Formats: sequence, C-alpha cells, structure tokens
Amino acid sequence: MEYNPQSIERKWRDYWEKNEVYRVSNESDKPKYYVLDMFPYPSGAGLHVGHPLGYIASDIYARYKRMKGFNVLHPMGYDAFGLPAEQYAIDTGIHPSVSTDANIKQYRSQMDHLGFSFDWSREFRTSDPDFYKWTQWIFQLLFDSYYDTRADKAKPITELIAQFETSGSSGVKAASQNDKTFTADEWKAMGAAEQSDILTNFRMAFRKVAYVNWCEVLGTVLANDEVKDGVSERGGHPVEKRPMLQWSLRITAYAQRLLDDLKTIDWPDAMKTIQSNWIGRSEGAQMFFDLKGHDEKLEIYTTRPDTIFGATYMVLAPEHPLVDKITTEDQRAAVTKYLEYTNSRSERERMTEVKEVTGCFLGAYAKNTFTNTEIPIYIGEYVLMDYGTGAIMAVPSDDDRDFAFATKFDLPIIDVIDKSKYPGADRHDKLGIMINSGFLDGMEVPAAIELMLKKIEEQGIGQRQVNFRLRDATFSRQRYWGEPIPILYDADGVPQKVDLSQLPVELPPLDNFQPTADGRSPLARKTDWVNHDGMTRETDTMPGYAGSSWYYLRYMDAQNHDAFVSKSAVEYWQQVDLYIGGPEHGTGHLMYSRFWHKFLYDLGYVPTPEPFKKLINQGMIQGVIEFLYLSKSADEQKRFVSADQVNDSGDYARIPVFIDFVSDYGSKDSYLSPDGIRQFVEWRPDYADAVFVTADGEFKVGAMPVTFKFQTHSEVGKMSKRYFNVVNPDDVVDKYGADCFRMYEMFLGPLEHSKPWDTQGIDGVSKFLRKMWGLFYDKNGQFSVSDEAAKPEEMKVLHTVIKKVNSDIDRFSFNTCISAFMVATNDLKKLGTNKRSVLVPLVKLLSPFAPHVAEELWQQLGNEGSVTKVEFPTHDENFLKEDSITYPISINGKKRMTADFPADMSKDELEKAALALDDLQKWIEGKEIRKVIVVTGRMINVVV
RNA sequence: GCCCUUGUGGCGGAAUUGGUAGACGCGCUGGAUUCAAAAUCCAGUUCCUUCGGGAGUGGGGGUUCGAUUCCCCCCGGGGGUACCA
Repeated sequence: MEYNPQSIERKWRDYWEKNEVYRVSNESDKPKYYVLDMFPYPSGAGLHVGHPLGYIASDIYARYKRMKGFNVLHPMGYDAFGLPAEQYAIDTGIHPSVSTDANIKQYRSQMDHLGFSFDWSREFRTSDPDFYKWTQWIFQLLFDSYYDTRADKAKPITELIAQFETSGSSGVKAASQNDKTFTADEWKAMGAAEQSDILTNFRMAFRKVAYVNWCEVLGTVLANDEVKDGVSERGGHPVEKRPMLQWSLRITAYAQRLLDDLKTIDWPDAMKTIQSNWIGRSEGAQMFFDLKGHDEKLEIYTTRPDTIFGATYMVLAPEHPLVDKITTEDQRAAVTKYLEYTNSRSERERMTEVKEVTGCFLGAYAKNTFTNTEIPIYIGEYVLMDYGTGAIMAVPSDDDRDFAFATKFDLPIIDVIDKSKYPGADRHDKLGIMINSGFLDGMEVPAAIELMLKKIEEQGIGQRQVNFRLRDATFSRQRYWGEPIPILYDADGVPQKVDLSQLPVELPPLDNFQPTADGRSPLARKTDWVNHDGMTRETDTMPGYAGSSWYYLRYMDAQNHDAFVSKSAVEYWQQVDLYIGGPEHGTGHLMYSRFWHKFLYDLGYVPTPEPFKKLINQGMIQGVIEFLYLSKSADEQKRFVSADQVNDSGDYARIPVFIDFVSDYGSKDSYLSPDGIRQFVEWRPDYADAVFVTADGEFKVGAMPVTFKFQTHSEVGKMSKRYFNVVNPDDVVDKYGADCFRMYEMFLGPLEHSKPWDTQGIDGVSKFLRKMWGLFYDKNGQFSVSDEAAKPEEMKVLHTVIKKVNSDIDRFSFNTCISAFMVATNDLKKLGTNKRSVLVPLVKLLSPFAPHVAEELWQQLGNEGSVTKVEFPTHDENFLKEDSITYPISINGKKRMTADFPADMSKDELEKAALALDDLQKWIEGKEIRKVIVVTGRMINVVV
C-alpha cells in the first residue's frame, strides 16, 4: 500500500476527536507538566507557515513528556480583544464579535489540520464574558490593594484604611504619589471624596492625571510598549504626550522584584536583558537646592553626586511645575515662546531630532552649596518630566548632553575628573581622579561618589535613591472592543467597584465604533448603559494586554464559574513549565504577566512568584519578497526596469509583486515570463500601459517574445500580506500532509533562529516519510514485518537513533532529531530491515513528530489503542558498543589518515600501534617525534 | 550611541564538554529506468591543485599538541532601547 497522508490523517484526526485522546484531567498520580504556546490574536489573514512553528515544537515536546509519564496540560485559546478588529469594524461596519468569530473559526480549522494534541475542552477566548468576568475581577483586586514597601508585597487596601483610622498617615510605608500627611482624627473627619482622592494615590489600580501617549488617529491612549519610534505600533500613527485623567497600574511597585527574580527563571539571556533594560534601575541621590528669592527648594536626581563641583547650571523639564513660579519677568516672554515651541513638537519630532539642543533661560538661580556659587536655571527638552524629579544639575564636563547644552548657551564648563590615568575612558565611564572639587580632590570616582552620598545625607540636603526607568502602565483605552473597566462613579465622582454579583460588566451592543470627538470611548454614546442606579459607568475599556496577563491560569480550570481558577487546580498545575512564543513580547505581555502573577502571589491566589518557568523564543519564518524596479523618472510613461539593467544613477521605486507570478522565485535569477507579466498587469491594471525594459530593449504587454525574461529582485524578509509572499500551511498540508509539514518546519533549522521558507526543500522530508513507510512493506506492497530476532547492526542503528532523539528533544534541538530519523531510515533500508523488534520502537520514537503516520503503523503492527499513550523508548548502551574504533591520526594537529584499533586498547598500546603504521612513516621520517597525544576513543596526534 | 544576538559550501544547517569541519536535506552534475517527461534509483558535489599536496568556519592577532568552539581587536547581519540625568 502506498503512503497516503491525506486518508491516514483524516482517519486519525477523527479517532483522536472521538476518543478525546488529548483530554487531560486535573487529577492524576503522574507528575504534572504544563506546556503553553503564546495564544494567537486571530487576524483576518489566517495562519501562514510561520505561525505554527512554535506550536509544532511545543506539541512535540508535550507528546514527548506524555510518553515519558507526565500528566501534560497543553491548551490553546485566542487573544480576541484588540484594535485591528475594531478598526475593521469602523471601516466595514461589521461588528468586531462577528469578524473575530469568523477569524477564530478559520484559525481553529487550520490548527485542526496540523495534528496538535491540544486539550480543546479548555479552549476560550479573552472576549468571552465568562473569561473577562475574571479579568474584571482581577482589576478590582488591584483597585482594592496597595503596596506595602516594608513587607515588600501587595496587601488589601482595607489594611491601609485601618492604619489611617488608628494612626493617620504616620508610619505608612507604601508605594504611592501621596504627599499629604494627616492624623487619624483628620482622616476620620474627611469626606468620602477626599478620602478617595488620598486612597487613589495608594491603589494598585488608580486614576491620575498623567502625561500619556495620545494617538489622535486611533482615538486612544497607548502604553509605552505600544509606541515604537514615536508612532503607534498598530498602524504607525503619530503619538503625542498629553495630560489626561487615566487609569494606571502601579507596576513600578514591583520594579525591584521583577528585576531580581529574572535570576530565578530559565529564560533566554536576550529576553532577560530586554526586561532589565526596560526596568532600568539606577542608583544615585535625590538632592535639594535652594532657590534664590524663593522658599521652595529645587529637587533633582543624579547618579553622579561626585561631579557636583562641576555643576554650573540647572535644567528643568518644560512641564516642570516650578517653571511658571520662578520665571522672572524679564524672561517671561522668551519662556512662553519656548513652551509654545515644545508643545507643538510631536513625540516623533522630538525623537528624530535628538541631536538638536534646545532650551531657554528662566532668569532664576539656584545655589550650589559646594562651590558656593549661584547657578542659572534653564528649561530644556532633553530633561523629561516623568523621569526622576524632572530636573537635573548639569555637569557639562561629564555628560554629553550637558556639554552640548553648555556649548550652545555659552555656560561655564569646569573639568572635575582627570581621566589621563584611564586611556580610552570617556564621559560615561565612572573612572578617573577628582580635580577642582575641594575636599574630593585626588580621590578615585567610586570613592568620591560614596563620600558625597554620605555628605549629602549628613547635611540633610538629600538622600540616596534608586530610580527606575519603568513607568506605571496606563490602563485606560478610549475604545469599544475591550473589557469594560468595572467601575461606577457616584454623584461626587468617587469611583466604586461594580459588585461581584454584577460581574461581568458586559460590553453593550453598539453600531457606531468611531471614536468620539471629545476623546472618550464610543461607549460614552450609550447613555442608557452609562447611567446605572444613579451612578455613571466608566466608559474606558482595558488595553490589549489585560486578558493575556493571566490567561495561562484560566486553562488550569477553564470552566470554573465561581473563581478565576480553583485553589486545587492552581495548586496542582502551579505555573507554566515551558512557554514558547515570539521574542516581540519582552516589554509588553511578558512584563505584565509577571507583574499580575506576583500581585496574585502576594495576595495568596497563586502558589508561585513567577508565571513561566522556562521560556523559548521561536524564530520567525521569513518569506521571499520579489520586487520590480519602477523608474521614478518624471515622464508620463511608466517604465519597469529589469533587475540586471538597474544602475546606481537611476532612481527607482520597488514594487512588491505577488510571488506566484515570478518564475524561479527566491533565486538570483528570478524573473517574470511574458505570462508572468500578463498576470501582473491583470492584477495591477494601472500598469497595463507600462513599458518593460530589458537588455534586449523595451517591450509592452502582449508584444513580448516567448523567450522574454524580465528579472525581478529577490530579498528575504517578513512574510506578510503587504509583500504578497504569504505561504498558507493549508496548501502545503493538502499536498504533503501534516506529518510532513510538521517535520519539515522542524527540519528547517534551530527553533530560535529566523530562517527563510523554501517550499522546494520539503521534498526531502516527504521522501524520508515514504522511505520509512516502505520499511514496513515488501516489494509487492504487502505489509510485511518479520518476528525474527534483529541483528546486532540493526539494533545498533535503532539504539543510536533512540539515544540521539531522547537527548535532542531534551535540549529542544528538533532539527537534528529529524536528521537522526533520516540517517536511521537510510541505514535500515540498506540493511533491509523489517524486524518487528526494530520497527516497533521506531514508530513510538516517531510519534511525537509525525503522529498520524505513527498511529497508522502502530495499528498495522497489530496494536490496540493510541501510540501516544505508550512509553517512549530508551536506549540500551550495550547495543552501541563497538569492537574497534576508527581513530583519526594527525601530524601536528592536521589529520593525515585514519586507522582502526580495538576499542579496548590502552593509551600506550595505541601510541605504539599508531607509530608503527606504514602510512605514518613518510610523515615522520627524518623528523624527531616530540610528543604523541592519545585521547582514548577519540584521536591520536603526533607532534614532530 | 548603548545592550543583546548572530556570522560555517550555491542554499537551510550539523559538529552537545577544545579532538576526523561540512552530518542530514535542498539545489546542481553525471548515469540507470522511460518514446519522452514526471517519479524513482545509483554516483559525485567546500575551494585550489603540477594530484605530491595546499587553503579553508566574517577579518586580524593570541592561548594550545590541537580552536567553528577559549581570549583580545576590528567588520557585517538581526533584534531591543534610545535625550533615563
């Protein structure tokens, strides 16, 4: 019988579904293992061949772990709220729930054809009210909690209120922006609104006016990780900083723990550094400077207190609250003008014009108590309001930006560090000997920093402080398609939780998804929904990362109506053991999940401090992009130029072309034939009149010789709709089968690497599968397996592959597993093996990789039940023993010959035997043998 | 700029602790089969060569009997971040 993947795969897909083979129970005597993929956002484009890469790897690992005796949780679901579905709704009027539903059906069907062992009984989407009820519940938990910095954990806000009632604000150590002090009596005398205003400064989910990233086109606020290069990550629209009243999450309270606990998890170093840079811890001092003619003090933050003798001026952020107060009348006009300028600048402009120095003198002065001089105060764009205190002491001699600023505004520069002892050290390095610095002179920089910190604290003008770059996460989105924030405002505007019995706050139906003109969510139009029990609802919704911050916990107990996850389920599954997904989530999803998880851990809802024990980032599967060069010359005629005719002097636009039109696509010689050109202009009728220029002259469509070849330019890049280079897995599976597709994706290269898709290469894996199938069949196509005992060389082939596959799966090296299978199949074919004792373990070994064909062969071998339930084979070292070993023999480290010696030969015997070899004589004759290095079992090296 | 990561045949890649560089597959070349093609099978395939051998893992240097692997400097690709005081 021929190997027919289509019928085999259909048969076993049905069998698995009917028998619920992959259903997993929360009760088991076996050790648990939780393998998770980052769940997809179901976009309208469906899956392309790049998406399943991680899913295949995790599926192989999940199957392997099951066969190794683990109770494996391996679920899948959908991250279903988000901007694209809503933008689509604005464009087409189709409700996001409708398009999302259609997209999910498409994703599910595509995944079903790839043989994954997901437990679909645990499937959910984040837009299900049953799911987001608990997202809202966690939000309320955040609202109801504060961070006790003394205990270093989050606690119920009721404990803080109790403290206020007994001793007021004194003795409270908590993460907050609160600057009010009050006694217990004062607290009790306050009204509800006033108490609420104070408490919001402590809550883990809180409302405050903050400079946020406002995106006009999307009509919403965005978190820092949703802004890339000054434009929105989704859509690339301009973003500006705007003060707005927003919900935020106090992730900064966890900055130190998020940083410290990176040491405890098995993640790629790259991902750990991304996170630790994002958290951005720095150690320094907070200092107060006296202001000339004002009672207020100017508070600054510096990491270089040692350089204070070089501080010749101060710079405030333009938004700094003191600016208005301390600006002198002389400078008022100039300052106002400068503020107009900075307000007009978009984030994008600010970022792209970093080199440009701008600023304005306020007319005010501060006192540098160490140099005993009055130093001028400026405002400047390069000082950011939301880092540190929004003010700096400028030391032009030891900071590039301060230096540039001082040069432009002609401010004094005093060298305070002699770096001559450290050649190559620049301004950034904390190296050198202090000069021009009074009592610090002659000290090394690190010692000077330490001494200054002491002085500052002694004199009471400041204190040591650790700062983080990490900002609190804005949590409000002025959009429709997200979880409603479950908050009601009473007549005084005091926010109240929606009662648990009223959760979920369901998203009401809507047909106008356009953002409102006043920057509120489209939900604000739904007044009958907004007004509720004499209160008004919060109309903002949660951001995309809300549901994904805890979804991995829901799989543990997906149907639970009474809790986000039951105590027993989370005690059993603990945390995700292996998490596979793309590296693009380092500062977003992976940061927020760690934060939410730690928060839930503090309150006793989860038993572990980290959500994901081990993380692997799979690489991207790239596509070939084919471009046509379109001449940008001014004349009317559209001229395409063959890639071999393109010269440096010309100016060309690169037009991506659908790869199916291109012959030999992906190669250096990729080209459009006359037929390809015909397809191209049918697809892009605006080019119907275009001229195509090759070495042979200029041609128009329909007037080309048969031999006409128009060269295209090939590049490796992203697989994407806009490059018309998407390869759909369905097409590949239809032709070769899911088993072949799975193995080929793994065979392509190491999981973590990005690599280009090459449809041609799949033939190799396809041939392998047929060859392996052929081992079970005789010349006449009859299933034929022998019960004879296997020969030692057959057992050796088998146990070699068993050993290799076991160790390679353990280190996630799936590509070398596939090679090992190919080698074994080639060897067994040469040996003519059809012994049951060899083929049975081989089928088991193959089943995590190619589950359908393994089930089929398992059944044909006469077994009952699924091969996925049997034990994974382990090797026996006895079958691998060799009588003799082929030693490479090198002269001075260069291999010259090989020789076989018995495996049990000793070092001395090997040396003697090697030196006696005839072939060796011509290399050593006339030379002195200085040394012979023998590594038993490996090699022999003769040094002459 | 800073941080991380990566560089091996025409291509994807292998070499797990310093020990036969190029496993496995694609592609290519030749042959068998075929009227022919596809498919299949067999052989070859790092480069140079006077056929002795020589060179070779981005480039240069070093450690070592021996380096793709360790160390130093430089160059290229990918990613992160970016006035963070």
